[in-house]
Amino acid sequence: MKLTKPTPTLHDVAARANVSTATVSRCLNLPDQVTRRTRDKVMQAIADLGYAPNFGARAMASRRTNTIGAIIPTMENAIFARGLQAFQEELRTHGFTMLVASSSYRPDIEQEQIRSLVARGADALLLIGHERDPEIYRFLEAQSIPALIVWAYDPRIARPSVGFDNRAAMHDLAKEVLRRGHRRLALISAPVAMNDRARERQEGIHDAMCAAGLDPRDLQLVETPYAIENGAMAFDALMARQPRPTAVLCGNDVLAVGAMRRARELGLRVPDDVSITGFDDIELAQVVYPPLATVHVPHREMGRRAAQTLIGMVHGDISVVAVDLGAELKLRGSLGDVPAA
Amino acid sequence: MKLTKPTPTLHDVAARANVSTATVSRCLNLPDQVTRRTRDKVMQAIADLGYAPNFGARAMASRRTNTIGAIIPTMENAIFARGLQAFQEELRTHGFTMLVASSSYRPDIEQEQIRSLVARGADALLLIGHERDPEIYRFLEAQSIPALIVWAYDPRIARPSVGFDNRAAMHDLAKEVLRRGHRRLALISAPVAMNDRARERQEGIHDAMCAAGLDPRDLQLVETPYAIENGAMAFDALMARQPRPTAVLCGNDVLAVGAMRRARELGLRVPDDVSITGFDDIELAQVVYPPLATVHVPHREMGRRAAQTLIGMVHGDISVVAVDLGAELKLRGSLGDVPAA
DNA sequence: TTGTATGCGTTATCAA
DNA sequence: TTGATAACGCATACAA
Repeated sequence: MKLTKPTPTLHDVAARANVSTATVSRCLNLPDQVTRRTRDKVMQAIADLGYAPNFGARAMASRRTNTIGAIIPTMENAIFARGLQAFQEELRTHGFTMLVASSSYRPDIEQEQIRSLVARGADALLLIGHERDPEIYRFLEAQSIPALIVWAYDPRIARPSVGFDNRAAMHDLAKEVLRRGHRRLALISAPVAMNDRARERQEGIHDAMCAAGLDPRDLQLVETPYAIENGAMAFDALMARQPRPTAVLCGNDVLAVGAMRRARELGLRVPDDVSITGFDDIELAQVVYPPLATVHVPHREMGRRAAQTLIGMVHGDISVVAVDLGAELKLRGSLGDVPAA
Repeated sequence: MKLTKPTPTLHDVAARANVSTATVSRCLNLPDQVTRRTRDKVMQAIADLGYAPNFGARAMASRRTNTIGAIIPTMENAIFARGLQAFQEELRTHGFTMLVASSSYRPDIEQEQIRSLVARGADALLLIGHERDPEIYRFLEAQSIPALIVWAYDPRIARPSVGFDNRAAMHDLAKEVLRRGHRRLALISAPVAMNDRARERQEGIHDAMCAAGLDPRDLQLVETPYAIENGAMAFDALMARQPRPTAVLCGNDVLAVGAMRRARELGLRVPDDVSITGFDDIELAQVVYPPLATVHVPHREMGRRAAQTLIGMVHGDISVVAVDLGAELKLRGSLGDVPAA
């Protein structure tokens, strides 16, 4: 039978160092308000006991946590990884800690995670995209937890955000595809329900088609969750249709890479037989051959700016609005001219 | 000037519902010990106020959190993503929550995060690999926080773990490479300092070389952090050496994919001119062409088992030891016979 | 079934 | 410079 040795508390440290708990607390938080001698004694006791302050108690007493929560749709692929890394680094330099959770693209789980992070004392939240149950925004309002939206830019929405215009970016890409002579376009998209980024990207293509005198309803569409294998299967489905699209635009690089793999397996040459494009410009885009034409998202810049903005908001900055970082076309080998009929 | 509206507490809810705080607490934790009528009243008040229980206070009062922390070396690539996903899912089904942190492969940051997660009330910890400052293990011991190691199997180490034998797996792969006639081997490895997985993989190659009558010192070695670009640069360096290796083994798939990209850029055919292998079998491995020969790591199984084991440990199960899940060779197109001289 | 009262580990105010 | 002590928000043993 094992006696569970209780984890040491401030009180234990104080006892061992023959000082009051207040002094121990000061050693940790305001070290120069305490004598060198006492401090050494206390630090030694802390080391001996392997003491670590209880975060919950500290948060409760001091009423802040210096913690910012981030909820991303997925960790399974690298889409959000780079931006999150930059976010965390910037946070660290300002003495803040990041708490991450992933929602698997499920609104119900995201809501649960938001509540969980708030309950854990997050001083503020980073969220992807605007669209979610209004009740969540009311909740955050009621808790007075500042929230910042990234990966989207929509000046019509009066909510702090740092991102880029998904619709405009995809519009630019589609325009280039059309300029290359393609007329039969297809889109492999993430499910658009509760995903404003996916929907806006789709609308961007519609815009370009309209501008070129095409009927947006002729866009061949497959919706499927972000995963390489799904991209492959969707590509299969599209290639089985008549007439075959000559350009397959994808909602992100992960789907596009799946499409490219399947193209190779089907014996189709990219871009000679069919062009394929992505969105995001993650590392994957340059690992495949030919390299993937895509839209470059300013991952790191977005992460850094988000951290700075959020810290400002925690400190009461109320002047925050929507910031557009822009996204830039990366034209690479996977996009070519329309094949001769 | 903005009046900061205080976030609602149990007390506020109780007041609004005309009940005691104890009743509100019961509604949340033991719903069937309370009348339907009272419960409705309370729930309404909770909804009206947007109340969320304070995690820290709850943890302090109840002395448990149902939270398990996980610290992974990186989120930048997908190496740990799949396993972590499975880990989280399994945890969820048992009512536990996961807290993730990433250490950027830096021992000092990992240590900081271990303390941070413990301070946040993690009931237990998931860690990658055995090797770290012994002081950390003493700290966890002092705090009586159970820790489980994954991604490694070493029966000589008396510490709970769920993993596989990195050395044996890499040995098997190297043996196959040698069987194919290769004699000039190279290894692109992650830095082995404080990384037992990387070191064991390297030793696995040594083992195979010795068994084949080769001198392990002839293994051409480049150490570089896990990143696609680094794999490419390391490959460059290796191809510049005389004599050139005919097989480049890589410490993981990320490095291998970088090497493959550079091979193509150098005009080298894989595997006709040079063979390349990876380790981990992440999705990336089948996105490149030719598909990457690698070692399949049981990501999901490891994640699931880790969750179950850790929950057992939280509940006081003391019988946990080292579990070997095995890892399996995936021979694919990037590995071929040695080119004719 | 509901309410009262106490303690959880820390910070911060106020005295000493 | 240090020490008592009152919050902080919640769970729970006990009383009603």
